[in-house]
Amino acid sequence: MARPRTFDEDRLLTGAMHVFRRQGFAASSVRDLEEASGMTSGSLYNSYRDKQGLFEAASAHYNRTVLARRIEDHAPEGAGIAGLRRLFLSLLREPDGGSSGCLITNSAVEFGGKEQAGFVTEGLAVLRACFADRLGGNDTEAVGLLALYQGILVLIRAGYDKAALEAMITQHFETLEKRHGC
Amino acid sequence: MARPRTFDEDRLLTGAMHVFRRQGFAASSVRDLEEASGMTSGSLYNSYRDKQGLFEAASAHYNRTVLARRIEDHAPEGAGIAGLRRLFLSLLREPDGGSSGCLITNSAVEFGGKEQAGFVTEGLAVLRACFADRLGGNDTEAVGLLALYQGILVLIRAGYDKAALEAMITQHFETLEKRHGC
DNA sequence: TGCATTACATAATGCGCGTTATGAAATTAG
DNA sequence: CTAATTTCATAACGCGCATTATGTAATGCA
Repeated sequence: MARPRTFDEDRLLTGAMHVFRRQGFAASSVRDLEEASGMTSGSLYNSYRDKQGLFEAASAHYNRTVLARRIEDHAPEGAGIAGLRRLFLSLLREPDGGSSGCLITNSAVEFGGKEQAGFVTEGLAVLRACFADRLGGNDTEAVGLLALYQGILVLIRAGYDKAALEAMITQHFETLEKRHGC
Repeated sequence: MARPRTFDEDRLLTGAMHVFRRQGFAASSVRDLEEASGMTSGSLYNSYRDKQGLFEAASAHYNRTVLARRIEDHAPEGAGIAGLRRLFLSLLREPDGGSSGCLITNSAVEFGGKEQAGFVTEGLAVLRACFADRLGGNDTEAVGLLALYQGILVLIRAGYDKAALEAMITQHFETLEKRHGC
């Protein structure tokens, strides 16, 4: 019917996602997004209506790829508490030192107070469900792990001492496994 | 010597602090700060050099008043683990529902990746030291509480279910006290 | 081969931002 | 009373922002 698209949407969304993770929504200019996505602003607006629309697409992309993949890689179904420990420790081993943080955490804070974007509540629900399942169904404990997870991401983004965090995670899961052992 | 100041610096800093807490640094315009502080931009720039300078003053004010007062009110020296529980539960009882969040947490996320502002690392250190002391010196456990604390603030700001958080906190400190009991 | 339609690039627009310049008001020192 | 100095209000400035308008390239359909 018409001219076909030539750009790689996956690359585009991945680039935009990185910008939003690093800088947040408000501090990311459309120029930044042009450079990171390799696309001109006209096309961005043609495809995603506006900056907000691009953000929504990029954040859905985050949930689909980064979040889901991290769970699948470290704590898939049946991995139990050992999987959760791997998941938590993996946060310390991010390529850039984890300074980009988690788009869910970052957005929860940036848009806090307002009605939250869907992908935030959705991502939090996915994590909570994962934790509850791997813990054997203890939902209250899952909420505790969810909070701990978010807090670790905050501290990592703040440049907090990684060794201290690693020791804390290790000890936390040790006592967690001990408690679930008896 | 010259014309004396007529404005109440405490009110000014408190107003600016609220704006920064609610909206973050980037999303807070100088106009917002004028309205909240009851001061015109000319005076703001005269007294605090620029927006960044006002932010630094407001965040120092936060550490001095909000943070220090919260610790003193709920978990002063000698209050032990029971005091820490009160401190954590107090986060759920903030006037505005806690949607403004904590300026330390919010700034750690917003400026993540860059060198952190002094008041962030300082505030985190104050909390960690408080936790370690009230726990009886267990530093690794203090880091765990620090992360939990930050994560709770993230979830509150995200509008997370308060009942679930309260149940989680209660249970968490129950097992914590039990462990420190034997 | 046009015609309609969509993709994409370039350029322009208007607005709100942080910041600065200017001037008046208020105070003290001499 | 005057000069010096600092406070504070008003107004203006320039810049970068998100967004829109315009034009051109590429495809399928008639």
